Amino acid sequence: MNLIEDLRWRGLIAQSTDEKALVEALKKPITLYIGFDPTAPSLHLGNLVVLLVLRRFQLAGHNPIALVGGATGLVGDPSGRNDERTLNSTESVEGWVKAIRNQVSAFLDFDAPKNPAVVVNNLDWTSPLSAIEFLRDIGKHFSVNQMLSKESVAARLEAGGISYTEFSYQVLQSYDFLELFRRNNCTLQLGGSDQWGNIVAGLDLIRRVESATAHALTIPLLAKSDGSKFGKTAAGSIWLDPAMTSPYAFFQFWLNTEDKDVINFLKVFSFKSHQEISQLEKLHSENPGLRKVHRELAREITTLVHGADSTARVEAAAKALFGLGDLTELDEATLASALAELPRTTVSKDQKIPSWVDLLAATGVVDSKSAARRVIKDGGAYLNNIKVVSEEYAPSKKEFLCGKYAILRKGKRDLAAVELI
RNA sequence: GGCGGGUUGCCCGAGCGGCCAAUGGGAGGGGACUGUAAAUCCCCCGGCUCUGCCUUCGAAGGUUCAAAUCCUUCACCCGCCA
Repeated sequence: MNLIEDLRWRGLIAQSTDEKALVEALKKPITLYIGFDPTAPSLHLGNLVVLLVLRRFQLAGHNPIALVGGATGLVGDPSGRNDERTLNSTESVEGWVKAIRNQVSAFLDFDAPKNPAVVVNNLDWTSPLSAIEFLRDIGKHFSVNQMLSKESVAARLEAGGISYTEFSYQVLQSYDFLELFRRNNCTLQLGGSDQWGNIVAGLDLIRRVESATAHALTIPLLAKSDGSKFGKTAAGSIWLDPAMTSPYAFFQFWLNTEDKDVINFLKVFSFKSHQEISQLEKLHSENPGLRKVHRELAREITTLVHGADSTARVEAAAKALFGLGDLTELDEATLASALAELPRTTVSKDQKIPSWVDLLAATGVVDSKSAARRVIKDGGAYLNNIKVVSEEYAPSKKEFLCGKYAILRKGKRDLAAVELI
């Protein structure tokens, strides 16, 4: 099974240029790239899907380039948006470039003897360019008519407008592809399916300027089986940065995958072989309640993103906290490390212990004191696994496990810790 | 440039002087059932020093005992005419 067939089996192909030509080209190592614009301090799971496809290409012997859009990030991609972006400050974009460069690097192999990965920043070749050069050398190759017909632009014209800045985005991205073609002989660009228009614009530019053919491959935007957006929770996106989404929350996210999605996600995110996956699929259909596959998925992806140590800690924490056993039986070391993974708040020993409402709000398991009251009233607030229905209740020091920890729970699985210090 | 319609809570969308923190749906939260699933059913869903108070209905002013609802100006959107 060749790479393209594998990707198709995993549901990772949305659209491509002439597939026969692409398959033919892939028989020899080629150079390919994916761009990530710094629009936040971290990548999220949607980015991870695409990034892992780049990794699959590297594993198959191709030369991966990860482009961080220090330039394009300053401009803003109109794709998939129906309103104008607010420009981010150059300082924040600069900071995000650094962060994302680091993140991306963790998923690629820079020491591969034959096909080491490369990370580039498009600011390197766009910033020296003068406006006149840009207009004469690049802009001349673009037809506004075609630019207007691009889905991303057309949608915005329909929805109420687009600035010249965002309108120009596709030209910048095309130029990136051209530049990488020239510098690295890069002949394939990967991207999310919303990038198709931008990528194809790059192909056109390469054809016009270099009389050469390059390829495009897009990856579907991942959705859940019920059609809802993947990778979002009530709290927002799932980020790769452990400071933004804790490894514990990250692991839990995967563990809580719906049955219907679990195999699909395994195909998309894991590097397991087809045999392994079909075995797991069998296991899953025989007894979904065991959630072996969920666990396997959570374990693999958390390890991939946060490392084996982190995963082990987090899994142990979940086991301790969700175990059927009595929380009071946990020894202090286990308890401490489990709670280290949770959102927490501290209370000074010589301070009066705050009321139940205040404690819940302080940890952040609820958004406000009103929300805390609601949850308490609904019977969804637990202290050390015991339901507490009084808003005014102030836990006594005796109730702190091992004399220093209290475990707060909202609903079935939303946990937080209070530490007495 | 002229005329008309619109801008409501996370989203969609009612309300069109007091009974409005504002109908309904979706999303979200809690409970029951389960497997830390799904589906289903029930409840909740602006904030707070919570029998009350405060802030919300594009923005700013104004009328009124009282405005999301009326008036004025501004901004943006959508139609029709130039």
